[in-house]
Amino acid sequence: MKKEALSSSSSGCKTRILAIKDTMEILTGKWKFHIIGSLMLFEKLRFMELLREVDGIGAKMLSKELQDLEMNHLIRRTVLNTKPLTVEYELTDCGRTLGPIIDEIAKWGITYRKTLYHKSETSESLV
Amino acid sequence: MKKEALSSSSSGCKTRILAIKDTMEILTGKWKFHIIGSLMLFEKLRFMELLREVDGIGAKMLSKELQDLEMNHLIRRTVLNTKPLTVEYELTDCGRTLGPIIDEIAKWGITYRKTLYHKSETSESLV
DNA sequence: CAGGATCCTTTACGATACTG
DNA sequence: CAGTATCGTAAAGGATCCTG
Repeated sequence: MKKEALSSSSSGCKTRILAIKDTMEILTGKWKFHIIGSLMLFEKLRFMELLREVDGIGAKMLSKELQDLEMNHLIRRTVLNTKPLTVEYELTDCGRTLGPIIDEIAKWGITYRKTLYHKSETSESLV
Repeated sequence: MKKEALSSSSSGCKTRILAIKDTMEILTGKWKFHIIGSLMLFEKLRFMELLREVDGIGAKMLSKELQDLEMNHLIRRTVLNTKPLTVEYELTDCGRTLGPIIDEIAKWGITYRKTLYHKSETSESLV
């Protein structure tokens, strides 16, 4: 993968566009927002709990997404010395700063279903 | 792809999580937010302009993403009867309701670079 | 100019099994 | 329980050529 210093901004008005690109590079994939949203709601979750909570995800994907998020300092992974071992995941302070984004996305999702989805209910446009 | 009536909500507190899932299903991929962000800034853009604006995207992907967005009524495609023909893309009213999300994402991206990126500058964590 | 057709490579994602 | 290994499919992404 190429990487050009996380889009070194240029024309100023492009800063905004590049910021969007940066953010989305970190939050890429079907699952990241969903995982973060769950952790925002439940504070701490273990692997199996996340597996149930983030519905549809498989163990491999979850594992990989959690590693991505941890590398970007958005979540913290804590191994508890229990037997058999358990692991807790929680948002870091930085992860919590995603709150406003998650809020807007959730808000829009709710509205979208109400105002727009019925328009294409009979078509396949949302599939 | 399966589809279960766009996650018919259940326990109430899960509405929020499911709304996130719904939204992200419509806005999947690396490019959608980027495209919408560009259209939000420039009002109207032609295919070639988008190709330049959404940096890194190829013609095939752009074409496909634009179709997705149009199917979901987020953008409008207008063919102008010029010669050679030109096409304009712009946000619909519904597309414009994504404004707050885009704003938060852009805002976070700017902050993220300032506060967090330098922490992992020497590692590969963002690659 | 706006894109579709084709071909090919690389990730993303998923199901099943297996280990500390 | 918390994952990794392995295998396989489906999309993403790129290059080149082609058409209205």
